[in-house]
Parts: sequence; C-alpha cells; structure tokens
Amino acid sequence: MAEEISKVYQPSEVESKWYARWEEAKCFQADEASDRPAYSIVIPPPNVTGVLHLGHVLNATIQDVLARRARMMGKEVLWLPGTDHAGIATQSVVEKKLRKEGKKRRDMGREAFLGEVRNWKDEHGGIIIKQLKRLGASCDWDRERYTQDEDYVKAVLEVFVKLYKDGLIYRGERMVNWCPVSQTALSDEEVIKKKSKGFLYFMRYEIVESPGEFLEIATTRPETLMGDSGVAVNPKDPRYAHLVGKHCWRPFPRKEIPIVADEHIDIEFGTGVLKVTPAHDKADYEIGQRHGLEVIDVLNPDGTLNALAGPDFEGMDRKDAREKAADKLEEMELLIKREPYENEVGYSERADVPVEPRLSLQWFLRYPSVPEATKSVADGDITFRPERWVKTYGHWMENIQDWCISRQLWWGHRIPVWYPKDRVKEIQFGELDEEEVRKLIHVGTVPPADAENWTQDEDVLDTWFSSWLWPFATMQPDTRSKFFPTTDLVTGPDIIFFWVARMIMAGYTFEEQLPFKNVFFTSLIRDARGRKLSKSLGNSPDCLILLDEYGADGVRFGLLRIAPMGSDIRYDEERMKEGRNFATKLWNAVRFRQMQTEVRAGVVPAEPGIYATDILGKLDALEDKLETAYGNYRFNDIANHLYEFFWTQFCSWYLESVKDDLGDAAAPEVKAMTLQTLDKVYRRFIMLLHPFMPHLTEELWERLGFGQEGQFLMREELAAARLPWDAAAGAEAQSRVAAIQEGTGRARNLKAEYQLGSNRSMRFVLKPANDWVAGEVGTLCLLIGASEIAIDPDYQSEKGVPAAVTALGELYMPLDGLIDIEEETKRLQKEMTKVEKELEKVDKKLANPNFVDRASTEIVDEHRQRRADWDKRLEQLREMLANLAG
RNA sequence: GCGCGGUUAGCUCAGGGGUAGAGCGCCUGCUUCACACGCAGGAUGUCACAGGUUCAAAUCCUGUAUCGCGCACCA
Repeated sequence: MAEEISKVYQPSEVESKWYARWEEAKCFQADEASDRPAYSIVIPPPNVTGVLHLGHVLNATIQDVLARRARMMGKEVLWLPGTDHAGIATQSVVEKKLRKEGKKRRDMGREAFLGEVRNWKDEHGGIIIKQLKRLGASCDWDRERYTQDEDYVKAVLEVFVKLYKDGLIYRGERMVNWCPVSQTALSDEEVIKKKSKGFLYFMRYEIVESPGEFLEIATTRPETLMGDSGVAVNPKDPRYAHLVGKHCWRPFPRKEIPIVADEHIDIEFGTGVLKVTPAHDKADYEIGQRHGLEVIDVLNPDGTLNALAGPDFEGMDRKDAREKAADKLEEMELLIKREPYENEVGYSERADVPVEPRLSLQWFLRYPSVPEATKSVADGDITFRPERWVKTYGHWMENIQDWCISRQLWWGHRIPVWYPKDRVKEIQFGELDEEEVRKLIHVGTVPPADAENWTQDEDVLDTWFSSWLWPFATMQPDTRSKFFPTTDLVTGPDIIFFWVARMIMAGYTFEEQLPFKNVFFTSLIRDARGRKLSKSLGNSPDCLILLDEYGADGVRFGLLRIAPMGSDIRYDEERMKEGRNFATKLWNAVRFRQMQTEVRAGVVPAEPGIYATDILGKLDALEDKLETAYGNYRFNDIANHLYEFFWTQFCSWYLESVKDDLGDAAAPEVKAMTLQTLDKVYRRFIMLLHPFMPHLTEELWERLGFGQEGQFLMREELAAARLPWDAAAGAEAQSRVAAIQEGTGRARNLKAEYQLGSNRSMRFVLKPANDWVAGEVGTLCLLIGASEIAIDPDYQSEKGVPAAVTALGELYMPLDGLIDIEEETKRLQKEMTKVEKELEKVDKKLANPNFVDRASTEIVDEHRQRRADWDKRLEQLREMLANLAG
C-alpha cells in the first residue's frame, strides 16, 4: 500500500479534484440567514478581460487565507468575487486590435464598436475567474458580480442622478488632463509623472515698443508658442520692471502680445520670463485668466497641431513640431541655445504618452462626505495596515480636488443626461451658463418619455465612478444586512486614491457608514533587479506555468512567506520552489505515518513521554504565535512559523527522536502513545496550515482519515482542537528535550569535525550532568548515530580523546588508533577562545557598578547566571586540555 | 521642496534597548529503510556614516549620505 504513494507530492490532480468537490458541496457559499458572526471581503474586481498576474496571485491568496481562517474560526464568511468592465483599459485593447485590422472606432460608429468590445469580452471574459479558481480562491461564485450587470448599472446611474440633484455633480469648462491617444479626459490620478530628458530652449522675443531690444525666454515646449498670448515676469524682478505693460513680438504667427507681471513667475528659473500659453498649461491658463489673455488652442484632440499653428505646422505631431519650431527659431536667429534638461512630465497611465493639458467641457464631482471619510481613517475606525498609509490618505483628502468623471469613451456607463435636440449646440459649446443648462437638460436613470426629441450625452463615466460603489452595490438587500460593512479589504497601495478613498466616501454618502473596517495594503512585487513587474519589460512570470510547476499551494506558500508588511517584494522563483518543497515535506511526513503498522486494538497508550509533551507544547506555542500574527496581518510570520514548526521541530527533532518507539521492538503501549501523539500533531497542524495550502491539507486530512464522509477540512472549526496542557510537567519535559538537542548537536559536530560520515555508528562515553540522561541513551544513539553511549561518572579518558562539554555532561568519543592530539588541542582551544570572549563580555558588564545598580534585577541575575555557565564550561574545557597535554 | 519608507551575512529579508537571526546560496560529509523537492555539520556581520541619550544602542533621538515611493512645483 505505502509503496504506491509517490515520493514527491504531485499537486495537479489533487488540486483540481478538491476544488471541484468544494464547489460541488457549496463550501464557499455564504448564508445570509446564518447565526454565526459575519466575516466579509469583497474582491478588488480585476479587469474582466484580464489575465492573472503575480499581483493578483498575492492579493487573492491573502484574501483566501483570511476567508478560510475566518471559516475555521466559526465565522459565516462571504468572499464576494467579480470583475470590472475597466473602461479605458478594455477599450484601448480593442481599439488596438481593430487598428491592426485597419479599422477605426469612429468610422465604425458607436454601436458597431460596442459590439466589437462585447465580442472581445465574451472571448476573454472570465479567464481570470478560472485562474482564480485554479489558485484555490474560495469565493462565493454564486454571487459573482460584474460592474455592467443590469442592477449594478442601475446603481451607478442612480448615484449619478442623486449627486447631480444634490448639486455635487456639475458641468464645467476646465483645464483637464487630455490623453491624445485615447482622446479622452483623465482624472489627476490617472496621470503619472515620469522623468523625461529633453532640452530647455532659450529664445528671444523682440520688444514692440523698442525695436532691437529682446526678451530672453526659456521654454521646454517651443511647439506651443503659436498659442502664446502673453509673456510674464515677476513684478519684483528689477530686470524686467521697465517692460511690464509693453509688448513683444510672438515670432510665428507674428503677433503683438502683452508683457504682464505675475507673482507666479519664479525669478530664479531660466531667464525669469515665462511665455504664457493659456490653452496648453494649467498654470498658464490661470495667469491668462488673471490678465485677460486670449486662449489660443493650437492642438487637435489627437495631439497634432491645427490651423491656428500656421501652415508650416498644421497636421504635424506635437513631438515633431517641437524640433521644427526650434529650427525655425534658429533660422530666424531667435534661438539662443538648447540646453539639455530633465523634467517631470505627466503621462497617461494607460496609453503611456504625455498628457496634454486642455481646456474642455467635462462633468465634475465635488466629493461628498469628505470630513467623515477623513476622520474615520484618522481616528482608526477604519484601520490601515501598514499604518503609514494613514498619513498618505490624510494628505490626499486634505488636498482633494474635484473629480473629472466624464470620459470621451464608448465602453462604460453612459452619462444619464439628455439634451433637447434643438438646444444641443448651445449647450455643448458652453454658450449657456450653468443655471440655464440645468433648466434645459434631463438627468435621470431612464430617458425622457419623448426620447426622440432628446440627445443623450455622448460620454461615459470614469470606471472608478462605478467601482467606488463595489462594497455595497454588489450586494442584495438581505446579503447587505448580514455582510455590510465588510470586514477586510485587501488591495494594493497604488489604488489608495483611485479606489479605497472613494469607496470610503461612497460608503458614508450612500450607506451612511464605513464600507469596511480594515484595509490591508499588499506589497508591490518587483523582479530580482527591483523593477516593477510589467508586461512590456517581459519580467512578469507566467502564473499558470508557475501554478503547474509548483502547485497552487506551493506558489501560495512561497509567495506569502516573502510577503512582508509594508515594503516591496523581490520576486524570485526560488521561493516558489521552497513552497513546493514544503508541500513535499509534509506529504512525506504523512507518508511516513501511513507506513506505520497499527497496534492491536485494546492496547492502552502509555503516558506521554518527554518528547510527546515537548512537541505538543510547541504546537500550542505555534497556535499562540499564529493567533498574534493573524491579528496583525503578518502573513509572512504565519508562514514562517508554520514552516519552522513542522520542518525543524516536528520532522527534524520529534520524528527522529521517536522512530524507535514505532518499531516492532517497541512496547505496544509506547507505540500506541506515539502514534496517538503523531496524529494529534498532524491533525492540528494540518488544520492550522489549511488556509495557506488548502488543497494539500484537504487531501491529507482525508488520507489520514480525520474527516467524516462528506465533510471537509475547510469547514472544520479550530476552536475545539486545542488540548489541555500541564505547565509544570511541560516545562520540565521541554528543558530536558532542549538539553538532549543541544547535546546531540555537539556530538554530531564531533563526528563531523573528525570527518566521520553522519551515518557511521560511533561509540561515546558520557560523564553525566544529571540523573535522568541515562534513561535517554537509546534516543541519543538514534539522534547522534551512535552504536553505544556508555554512562560513566568516573570516566578517565585516554590522552587525546575528542570530547565536548554539553548540557548533558562531558561527552567523549574514543577513536581507536585515530587520535590526533594536535588536532584535538586545536579544536578545544578554538572552543575556549569563543567561551573566553563571551565570558569577558559578561564580566565587563558585571564589573560596572552602574550596571549592577541601575539595570533591573532580572537582567543582572540573568547576567550572573550566564557568567556562571560560561565559567563552568571554561573550567571543563581547561581540564580537558590539561588532560590532553599531560 | 514636503512627506513616507529602506540601508543588518554573498543574495532576499526578519528583529527593534540587555548573548546578532531565518531562508536561499556557499563549503564538508552522507544513496541512514518518510522525504536528494532530502539528512547532518560548517564558515560568513564595524547592523550605511557621524554625533547624542542611556549602566547598556543594530534597536531611541539629531544630523549626513544613499536608494525607493508618494505629493506639490518646475516654464
């Protein structure tokens, strides 16, 4: 039977088998009618057409660990899954694909294009859901939601209408971040700053009123000079005071433009003169407003220059126009120099091109419930982990700007606003003021009754305008009453503003309460060289290959073991290997258990020995450590504690110590007790490990016969598993076992130092330091690899016999004919040097009267004890050395 | 510029006033009847630097350097 079990754990079949069984038995389903305390998480919805990357794996694994742990702690758990339509991301992908086929969305028209997007969604949608299942995610799939489900859409539109009616949503012509590739406005959060190398161009504009006099101007963007409608200097700048109020010549198209004074200008920067382009820079726009300067938009929505830029430039891309404008200035002898320059340029997150500040008519939201949302985090009603994000959040909330929520896209929730057909032009071109517009338009979740007379707003809403409702818009009323507010939110700090902050505001605004109690921010995963994982760099591993190669459990465990609180993770495939190895270790330990023959029925197990008592005590300690670590969301600690306990304490020490108690020669009572202890440890350890390695543990639970037919480990409760613990007996057993382990280490070291194979059985003599060690000789032989350990209080060793001072007493390893006095002397001297150094350190401290007076008694006593121990050890070593010499 | 984090073994990181730790890697020895995805042993540290507080500093404080990240400005 045992022979048939593979030596390595093969996860693939086991994992798919158990996942199917869990799903079939509805193990993940949350019951809103349950009496158990609720525990809930909503998944950060991945892009519906996305594929699983390592960030998802980490994030989903953490949520799964929390959900599975909560179930085992007796909670009624809802882990609500779903996907996001991801407006701009999905639309960009489909547009890119169409472009390859030579099609453009504007040529196709709205309906045809949306058809294409839906096809794409049907083709690729749900892939990531399958992949999450592959990982073992215990989501309640019956409650899976999508941001474009009918009732979800309704919720989004209702929110829009409500906020509009409350006066928080308004239309306005403002400077927005324009993405020339996607051709839509973006929110400030969607703009990422990138260092960009370019030039600072120094040029000169001639003064109109005094020909021959020039004003030197530094700019990074000569391509927009056609849109200049003024030049500004600081009013305090004496160099230019005489020019304020005069004019200079814009070289092309040639035109007189005023020279104004504005506080905003930095005297130190460049020449202290700014060319003002109100249409293409936020700050310039504001200066322009202050001084009544004309707004001249020289760019088309796609980033090419328009007719206002003049015939030389019309149709040219802004990037090419930059050099061309500089060249032209040079020809006109107006360019002084090009100076290499690096500055930060805002890029469109999605299209990865510089955004263009652009004046346009958009919908904005004045954020609601800002004070409540700020306070709840500051006061700790909502906890953030790591805590430092509290400050980042607070800072953003304090400087919050209105949110541009309209997007010039087609894929998304269309803005529920209709304009009377005969007034559309006036409204769209901003000819009417806000009040007049409000009176004319229809804002509602359904179109006006006489729809034929109305035109719906062309734009859709920012994706995040739907995501911010996720924690409650995904729940039906009965579900909501049980599971909202949710317990934990697990997400990346990169979307703290995009999503987390907005959800908190939405919670207070629409549900009058916080949407979740704790937020755990996961680490950002980087490659071994510290770079972000990204598709374009090609440094992102294929998760499915990883899952196949190391098993879902191996990947989960490996990743969590290196997931620190707060800092980034350096991803290394070696870690996955360690996870897999750990799975195999556990697999083999169970295999070992299954190879044991059972004792015959009716044998009464003996009282637990010191090894059993010790390991059970350590298991208790493990459980305590896990409790604390879970409380602090220290997943790496949990994983490491599990690993250390099982591998080192249980396999390397306990199992090795009791192998003789399992043999045929062992007393049946002792064997029964040992098997019983093994099973206690397996049973509880497997339960504790389950959230991290769900499939393997479920498999072993069944193989070991712990579960009842039709029951699952994942539905077991941990609370009942703990055993009573005799503290006094436990402490004595643990101290003896610790001494045995220390002595074993020294004996093994002796063997290794003399180049004796660890499998070679050696004979030892022990001058015992206590009266109980004689009873443990059998185990010691097993652990050390000794044929015999003779207990001899009066042992006088021959000259040069290798020896070590141990917690068990002085241990000698007589080597017939192999004695090398010189070697042994060296060895002992090395050991003595170490001890002397330690002794010196302690002595120095104890000799300091300040230390003895001021340090606490426990500390001083502990130092005295330490000195005594080192002292004794040194004395023993001296004797051995003397014996060697004599 | 403001804020946040990091700098500890070859690598990745934990620790956070009282004897410097783990995993991997490295070296040595083991086909020991659960496991070579394994077993046993070993080496390796001015805890970035400089001051300060303290009986005692890797740990607390101040400053510096350096690397990240976020925010604001940068024409």
